[in-house]
Amino acid sequence: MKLYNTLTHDIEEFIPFNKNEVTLYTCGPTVYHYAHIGNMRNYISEDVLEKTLKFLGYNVKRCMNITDVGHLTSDSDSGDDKMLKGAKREHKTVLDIAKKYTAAFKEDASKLNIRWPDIVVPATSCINDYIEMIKVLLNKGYAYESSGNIYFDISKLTDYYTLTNHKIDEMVVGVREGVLEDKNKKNQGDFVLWFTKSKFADQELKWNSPFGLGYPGWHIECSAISIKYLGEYLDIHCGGVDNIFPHHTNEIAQSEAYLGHKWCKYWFHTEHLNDKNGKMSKSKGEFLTVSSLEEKGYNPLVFRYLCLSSHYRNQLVFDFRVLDNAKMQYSKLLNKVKSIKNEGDLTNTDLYLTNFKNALADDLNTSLALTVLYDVLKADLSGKSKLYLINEFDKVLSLDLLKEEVVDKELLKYINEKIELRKKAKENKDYILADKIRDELALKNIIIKDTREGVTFEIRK
RNA sequence: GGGUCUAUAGCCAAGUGGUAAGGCACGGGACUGCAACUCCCUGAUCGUUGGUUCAAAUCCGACUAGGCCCUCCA
Repeated sequence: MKLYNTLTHDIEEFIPFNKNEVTLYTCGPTVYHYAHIGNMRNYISEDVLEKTLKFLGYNVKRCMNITDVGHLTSDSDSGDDKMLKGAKREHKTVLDIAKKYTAAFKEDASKLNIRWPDIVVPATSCINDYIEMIKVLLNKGYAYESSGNIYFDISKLTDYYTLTNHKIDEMVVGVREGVLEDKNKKNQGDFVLWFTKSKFADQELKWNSPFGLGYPGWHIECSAISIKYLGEYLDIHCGGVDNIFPHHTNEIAQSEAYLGHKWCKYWFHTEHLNDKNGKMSKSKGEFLTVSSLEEKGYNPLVFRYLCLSSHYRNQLVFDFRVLDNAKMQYSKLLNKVKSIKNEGDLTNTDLYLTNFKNALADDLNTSLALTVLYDVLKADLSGKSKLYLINEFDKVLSLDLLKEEVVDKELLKYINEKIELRKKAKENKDYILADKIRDELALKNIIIKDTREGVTFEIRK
């Protein structure tokens, strides 16, 4: 399999440390609010990555953190804590907020057919591990104390900006509005490992440590959790492109300083879902969530289809016209699949299976993988063979292509009665009544289809 | 200012040197009482501009436009 590696800025052949098991780490959500669909695009890409690796025969062990503490809106001891902000907004405790939004995130992921990772770790469950790691960093001379906080000293590294090719003198401090320079740092790029002092005295969650009562910096959690659950050698680390700097840069710094050897081999980053004004964010523009798409009448899998039809390293501009297009495509796709009859013999399907695998193995070319699916639909194959292939493909695509719709018995009875009434009306050439029945059902998202084989219906989501 | 990515038909997009896949929309046709569904037909010389080559969307340079990052972010 070929994968783009942010570390080398190149597409490389994927060779895991251990032949038998691939370790995959995902930067999880900060659970202070609902995830917007831009966030979810990233988790869809990672889901496709995990499922592709499995489809290609790898065993995958995947871990994801849940950030429920210590994620500041600024790293310079001046901003608010995201979790605390969420708690204040809703007049709840930080833990209640974490619980609520973790559950919401899990539900959104499930609606998008994103497999929940094997190991999901709340940041607050590993405080001792951070403390141990920080102790080692202090002992090795990579960290120092200043005005109560523990900082990582980036001047101890020869290649801190390994992911980005940044040069320290050309970096601009405080480009973004509201970022203040922390005067306690030795180097402008140093970052906090442990806070004991901060401007918000009412921080709810604090722990005792050799460095004083406080809480961990944001970056340390991913390093510690990953090493704890996936070991000293990590194959793939995932996240959105915005995490490349500083978060992932800092993770490499900490982890390799702590371990004393190279840590993660491949860095996988998903591009942003933008809107007309640029990057989607929770603070500006329309805050679109999976639920809000549902409220507007879109099946969440339409969004998944949209993501799959583009490449994970391409920015995608979200617009409802774009989503409508995807909705139409997805609906037609399902109709085509539904019309396939399970008959004939299972013939040789290797060609299509190979094409599908090759597309995905080429840095997750999901768009091309979908094309292979369309090739199968048009192919001169038995229905049985087609259904076999579609079932295989859907292990990665996860678009519920073959999911049988369960229709409520009462509803089914009601629909069949209406269909029968309409049939009679048509026989009597009472087209006004026939159309009225059709419109009534349509209002309930039940679409009548007059096919050669008879009348069927589709329940549109 | 520095870094980084992108630019193919109305939209989503494939394509990694040999004369532009696929899907959706639009338009035309078949089917239909009329529709929807389904089926058939129909569209681009690849941001601009130099260069390398027998041959470039594909390689190199310049330019233009846009996104993202430079201590909140997926």
